[in-house]
Amino acid sequence: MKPALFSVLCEIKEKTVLSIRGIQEEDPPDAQLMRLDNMLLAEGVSGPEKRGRGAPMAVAATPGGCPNDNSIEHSDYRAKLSQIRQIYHSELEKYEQACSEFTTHVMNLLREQSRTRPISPKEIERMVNIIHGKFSTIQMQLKQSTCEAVMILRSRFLDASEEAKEELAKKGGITVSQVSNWFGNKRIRYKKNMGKFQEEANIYAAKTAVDATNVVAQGNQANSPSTPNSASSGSFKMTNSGDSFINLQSLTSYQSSPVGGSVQSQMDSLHHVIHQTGRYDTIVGNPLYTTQRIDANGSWQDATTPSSITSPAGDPGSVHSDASN
DNA sequence: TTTGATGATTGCGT
DNA sequence: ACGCAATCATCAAA
Repeated sequence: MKPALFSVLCEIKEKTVLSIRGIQEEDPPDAQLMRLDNMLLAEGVSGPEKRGRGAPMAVAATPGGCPNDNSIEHSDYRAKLSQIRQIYHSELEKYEQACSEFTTHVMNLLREQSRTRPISPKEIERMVNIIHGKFSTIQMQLKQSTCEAVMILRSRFLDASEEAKEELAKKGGITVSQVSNWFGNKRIRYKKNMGKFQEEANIYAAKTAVDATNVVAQGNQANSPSTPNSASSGSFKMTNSGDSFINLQSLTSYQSSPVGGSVQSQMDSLHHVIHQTGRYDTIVGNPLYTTQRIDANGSWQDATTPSSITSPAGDPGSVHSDASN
């Protein structure tokens, strides 16, 4: 009965998440980022394109031997997931490009400054590290938003209709109310976990912002007060806006929890860095930095099927945490 | 024994 | 009727 529900809901995750563990694409600076990366990998958003990964989640409603009666929805799900995937990669690329451009910009400014004052390689390195740190944080927001979008999308397709519940109940040999309980518990617990995660992320962001500000403050002491504001250094232009987040949200009509404060602190410290190197006005107001859009929509309002839908979650024998943990 | 995860129940608001 | 949030009971792992 419960194990049956598992096999219906979770079999794929067992094969994927477990095998994915420990295979991060990059070297995650902290556990949260690692979790997000794992989730994105498990959902088939990041990592190599695998046909059939991610999409099977939708098929989970009619698994094994039951060739889809809802193939339309499934292809729809696949299409939307693919859209999310596209947006994610496009945004990620933009961020990386922006990071590299901005780093170059700052390096140029420093080079100019080096004509009027000595600039140590250490100082340059410190600047670059700060910038990269900030962009990493922004990337983390992107990853988080993407994870949430996938969760919502899934919930739309899995939890949207009574038929799906009945199907699940039938397949699992349990009652519809048990399925409802399962989803209900998952929703509330996922939300709670996300809340916790958000808190941690805020603390982390605040801490890095303070660190960066301190570093910059030190740098300012060393800096000449008359920083050359040359035309040649010009203004730093971001090449994109990151507006795709709106698309991500419109995909799922998702409204996430507010975390703007932490992001704002990232921006503030970034501004510090920019200011130190000469100009910051051009970056202010750039859509890329108005990351509040990611999260300025208020609170959760809709069902969010947790990633653990695909993980061993109900079996008393194989209790495990959500992938969102 | 404690802790964490999970399923189920209950009360409340819409 | 439905979903949400709080809570309880149970089980397994630490």
